[in-house]
Amino acid sequence: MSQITVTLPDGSSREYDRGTTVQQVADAIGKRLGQAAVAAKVGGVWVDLGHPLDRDVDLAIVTRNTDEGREVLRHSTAHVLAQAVTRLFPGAKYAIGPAVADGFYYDFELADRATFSDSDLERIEAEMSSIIAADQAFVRDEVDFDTGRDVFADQRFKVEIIDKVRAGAADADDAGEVGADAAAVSIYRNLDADGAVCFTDLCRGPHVPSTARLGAFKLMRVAGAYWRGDEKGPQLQRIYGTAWEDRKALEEHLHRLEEAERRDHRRLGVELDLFSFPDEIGSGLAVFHPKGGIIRRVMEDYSRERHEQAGYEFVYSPHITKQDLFETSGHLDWFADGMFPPMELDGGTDYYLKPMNCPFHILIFRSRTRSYRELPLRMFEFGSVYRYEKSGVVHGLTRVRGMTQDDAHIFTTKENMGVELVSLLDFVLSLLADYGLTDFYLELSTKPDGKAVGTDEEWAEATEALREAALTKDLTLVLDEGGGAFYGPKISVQATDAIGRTWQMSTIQVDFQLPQRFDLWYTGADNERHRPIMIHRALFGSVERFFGVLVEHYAGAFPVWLAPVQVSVLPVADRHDDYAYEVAATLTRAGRRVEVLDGHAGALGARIRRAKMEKVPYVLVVGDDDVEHRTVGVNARRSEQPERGVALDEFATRVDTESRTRVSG
RNA sequence: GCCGGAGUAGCUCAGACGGUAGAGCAGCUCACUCGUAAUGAGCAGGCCAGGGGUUCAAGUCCCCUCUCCGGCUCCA
Repeated sequence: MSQITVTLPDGSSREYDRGTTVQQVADAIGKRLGQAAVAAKVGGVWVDLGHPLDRDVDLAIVTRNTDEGREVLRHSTAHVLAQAVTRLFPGAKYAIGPAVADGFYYDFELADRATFSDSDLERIEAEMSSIIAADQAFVRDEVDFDTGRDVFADQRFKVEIIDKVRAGAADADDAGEVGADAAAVSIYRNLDADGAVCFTDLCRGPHVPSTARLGAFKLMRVAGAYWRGDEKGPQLQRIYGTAWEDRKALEEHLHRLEEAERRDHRRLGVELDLFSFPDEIGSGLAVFHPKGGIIRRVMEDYSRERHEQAGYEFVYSPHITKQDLFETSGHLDWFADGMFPPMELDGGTDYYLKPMNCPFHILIFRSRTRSYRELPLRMFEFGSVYRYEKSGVVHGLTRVRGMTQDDAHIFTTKENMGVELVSLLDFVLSLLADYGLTDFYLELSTKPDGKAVGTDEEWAEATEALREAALTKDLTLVLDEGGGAFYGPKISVQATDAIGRTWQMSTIQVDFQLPQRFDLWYTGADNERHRPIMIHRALFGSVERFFGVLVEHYAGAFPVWLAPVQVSVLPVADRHDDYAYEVAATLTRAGRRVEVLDGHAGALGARIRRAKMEKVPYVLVVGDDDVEHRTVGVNARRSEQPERGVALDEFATRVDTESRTRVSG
């Protein structure tokens, strides 16, 4: 028998008999590797562990405790889920079941339009456990299209996928199931100990060799989902689960979820008394309470300051306007679904709540003739807009029906557009960093399919200008095909928060359309009329969303400059009250936000606890020694150990510096 | 908008079978005067989301609406 050479990722190579399987190689390298293996890559191509090696190859064995290994575990666990559901729910059709971040899901259509309820999850989990205990083998096979159709004769979704692949119309989802370039479809069967087929799925693989090799899993929730994501298509029942290499990793994941829940801005909003959504007002419409109001005001004040320095001029516009304005702008043609219905006034004139600020700023531009000398003209407004979001999408402060955008429109010459975009991106990233967000990537959204105004050439030019600006930054740029607004492409800045979630923050859009629709022009140096272009941009996106993101990013523990209460002063006993109020007055004069918690709020320990729970950055305890020496005891939020005997002046200076430099955390 | 779940005191939650609502924390009062994460006692607090129905009787059962939660679709 001839030998083949297997080269491993570390560059070492080994000789094996031709026909040796990947599993055998793994076992030969080490017993533990053999057990930890879930799949492998041969020359970069995924294979199962049972794959025989018939020539010299580069081999990477994928183990269960890596991202790729977990993906295999999750995908294989999804198959077990589907098998369990088909066992428990006769007639169930299974659609697709991929691995996703941290887990997997599988979509089903149940007989008689039945639905899953939460209590079904336990039964299904138990069934899955018994399947795993039965140690079923995963066995790959390739069949031609007609055979595939026969195999899945009673599975309409699988048949649809096969037909689509055959017609060469497979999209990414289908490719995940069968491999887009396959002349045949690949299927996986689960076989029990007797070799009987328990379950068959259309699937590209790879999979673990048998269910015994799966790790720890948990079904998380049931949800509705549309077949192929089409809201006009059939609605399927989706089950989400999570799966990990072992029980410990699963527990850690569940713990992380609890952590995320603890910093949920909706929860902290109540606990810290920042904002609320009274039912009496309506869904998606927030009120900010005094403490949230302080944070918001400080956020906005600093933004104004920075905008002023960056050459923006401040404008104001009303919340409602006559219909004609949004007809000219195109909003009623393209954005009507997102607008509140009109109110009829003045004997038949329809007025609309504004969903965007741009037409108003345009009218300001057009209020008189403009010279090239005025450009770029940057108009800024904290503009409140109202959008009729569908009832199911409203979500805390991050998706609301009434919001305030830190909106600006830059009117500039086409020639200057590139320069302006680059400096704008610098401005955006620098401002976000001051609020504590420093981890970004960029997304470029292009012309939406069918829902856009303007020619392809104009779109291409605008898109290219954005791309070029984006490329000057040392950041990842991802493409969002068809994700632009109806009037132009956009770059959005996606920020990653303290626990790794990404949020869409700033958007920058180039617009050739609205200047045309409103017939904007300026007089050039050549004394001719020229069309300006517009850049729409919002840095926070919406103040509400940005607020919500910051709450979660800081887990409610705002840095000093944003904290609603920066310092709590706690007199040890009644006889220290006068001094405590004097300390508070001194700090207040120095610009601090201070509260005094005296004996009415309970014993000293209880008051400290209370201030800590409210995440106040500095708790000052003052007693006899402090009165005598004009000092304070400093219990900083970030430190374990309180300091005693700090001079009041010194403390005031320290906090003032921290506040002015906007130290994060 | 669609699928699933839920709405009881400011917050977190109890309330088998239908018999008319309870706790902890927060709040208020009093006592305590305390040196770094919960002093004690007392008081007050609810149209059980809203509306309709079944019933002698509804927080509990049925229907509708609203709101929230988890997803899908959409999006700042």
